[in-house]
Amino acid sequence: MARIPDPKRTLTLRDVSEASGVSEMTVSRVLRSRGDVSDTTRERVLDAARKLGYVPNKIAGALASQRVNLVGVIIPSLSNMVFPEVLTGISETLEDTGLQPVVGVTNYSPEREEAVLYEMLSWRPSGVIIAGLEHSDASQAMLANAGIPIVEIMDIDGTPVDSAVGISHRRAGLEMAAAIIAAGYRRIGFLGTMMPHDHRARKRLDGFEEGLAKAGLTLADREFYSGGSALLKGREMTAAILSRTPDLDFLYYSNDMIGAGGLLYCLDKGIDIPNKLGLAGFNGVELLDGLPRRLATMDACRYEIGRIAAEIVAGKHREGVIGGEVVELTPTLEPGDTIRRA
Amino acid sequence: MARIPDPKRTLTLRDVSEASGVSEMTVSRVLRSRGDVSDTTRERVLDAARKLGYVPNKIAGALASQRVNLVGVIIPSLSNMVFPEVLTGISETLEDTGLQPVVGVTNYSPEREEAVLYEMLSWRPSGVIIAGLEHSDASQAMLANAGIPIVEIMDIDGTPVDSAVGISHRRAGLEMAAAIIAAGYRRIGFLGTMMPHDHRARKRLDGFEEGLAKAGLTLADREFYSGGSALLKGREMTAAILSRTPDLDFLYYSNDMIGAGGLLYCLDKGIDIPNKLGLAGFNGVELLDGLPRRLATMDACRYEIGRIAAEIVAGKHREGVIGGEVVELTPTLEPGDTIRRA
DNA sequence: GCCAGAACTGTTAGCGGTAACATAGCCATT
DNA sequence: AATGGCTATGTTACCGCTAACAGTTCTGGC
Repeated sequence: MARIPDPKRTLTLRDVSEASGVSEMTVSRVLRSRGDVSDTTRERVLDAARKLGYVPNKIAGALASQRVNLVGVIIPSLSNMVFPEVLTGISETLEDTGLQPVVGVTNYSPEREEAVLYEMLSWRPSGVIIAGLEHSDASQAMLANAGIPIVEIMDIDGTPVDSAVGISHRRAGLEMAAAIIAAGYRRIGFLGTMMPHDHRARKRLDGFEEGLAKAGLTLADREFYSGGSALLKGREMTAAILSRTPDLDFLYYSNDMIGAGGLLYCLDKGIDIPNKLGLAGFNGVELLDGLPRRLATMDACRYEIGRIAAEIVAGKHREGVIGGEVVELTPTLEPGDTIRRA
Repeated sequence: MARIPDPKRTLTLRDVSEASGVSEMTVSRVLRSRGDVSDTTRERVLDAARKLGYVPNKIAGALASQRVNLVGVIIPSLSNMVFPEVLTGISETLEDTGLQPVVGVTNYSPEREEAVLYEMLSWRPSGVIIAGLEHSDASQAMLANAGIPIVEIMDIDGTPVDSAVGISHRRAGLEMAAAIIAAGYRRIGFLGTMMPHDHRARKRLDGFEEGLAKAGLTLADREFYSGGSALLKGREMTAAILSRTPDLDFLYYSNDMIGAGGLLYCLDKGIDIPNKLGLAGFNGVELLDGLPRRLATMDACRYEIGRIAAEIVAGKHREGVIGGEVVELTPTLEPGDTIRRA
């Protein structure tokens, strides 16, 4: 009596319905635990479904119910530790909402972002979480007209389409400058990425220079890179900037990875850290814990950003709020061992 | 005459059809570039679509056409550099096939894997790429009955459901043992993760011990960890194993990250690497380039694995093959500076 | 001028589910 | 016995789009 499923055709509700002798609607109800179904029927249906190896077709379900349990998450990169942690926050929070994150990566390209966003919206997700506030006009329009919750994350220096959760990178740069100056450093160099579309890094640098200006200082030198192993690049850039401008007494790196490379380089060369030369990075990556000295950094509240963004999309945050909301998180300076203590 | 789209209702083909004065079918043809449409009509339709900000509904499209341009990719983790590189290989290869990867993460949990797989299959993807050969019975059954190309990646020590692309981790361990013994080391310790479900790490260790046994040796000591910053754990474990068994002359780490931590620790302590103590890791992560010394490692062909897996799913690989195929890649030993040279 | 065939556009019938609304059976009330 | 209110199940009409087929007009060849 046991029916071996035909391997050629994929199963539908009808197959389960026939195998269990009830209507498709009842099967649907059982599989979604919705509505009243008698225990005996439920058992029979579940049995049949299991036996056949039935997997519901969410495409049909979504079309019929006009509900999709997907949340689009659009980020620039996966390779730099920072976004995986945001994703963790999102996933954990979404876990018990029935929502499912779907990730798209843009590689810091506005065109890719537009394409990824278009593709995602064409699946009619319940919400979108997207990194940054800067998007192409077309992307901006799509976000505004999507008719679903949109949360722009990481950054709040700008005008969000709907909601935003993040930190002020301008302010992060500003505060780092203040801390460095307070510690007595004066000849300060900057080392960063050469990515025209990394707006957050740019804003940090802007804020940093503004902070220096307040004290009547300007950047003594700067060095940019693109591509390659960040740790190695950190070494090379540090060597380059120090040979060009030997009297620098502080190096501000746009991220922890190149900062770590710089730190290793300086230790190799026997440079007196933090007395002769101070160092700082940005992000607070876990990696730093294993370094010979703790690099000064500022954490970007990545996990928290993911958590709150997911809450907003899931409608769990501030029930009352109608329109978009902006949540500003405040990063804390972790002085580590590479800035002179007051 | 310009119609502002009603922000409450989402647009359908019918809206574009009405705005451009042609049938829905013609609009559909224009937007998919399928079939013959006159230039003037095409222009009018595209214009209307753009003006309205229409985004096609792939849910409806997929249901009607029974075609979904999605490939499910199931991996255990995003946080350890190794899978992002596989994803890069997959994405780049899929780019010009019209297929789109959708990533699911299992955190090395078979239950999560089962849930993620079920969820993915319910969207009826065109194929599935999944890490590892070990799955729960239910997952195994789902994969076997899905009726789509399945590619199991990273590992080939076992029996694939359909196709497989990867390296032999057993052999990787075996060869590393041979190289270490050939370099004259005899008191060998192992440091690894305490993850019962990381089958590939286990197979490497099995192979490694087998290699030692061939030379009449056994592991002199071993140390396991779980959770936390891998770099820091590498330091701590190294300190622990060396204080417990001070006469070790080689440490084999199950991954590069803890290996790097160990290397930094040894350099801190002024231990003579590679003469008094040799070190080796596994994976060939880019990170290592920036370390003071290059850690010996074995690359896992991650990018290549992603590329080939994607080709198989896309049907671009070995046109003639009917059933599943197994592609074995061979990792190469990179001796770096932490193994004595012959 | 007629016809085959291409080029273009429209019509119809689903794809596999679910919302919304029947319907049927059963029990406790009145 | 009739009424009402459950619970348990079935029926019908779509969701938004596309495959398949059915026109219709436009070509060019003879």
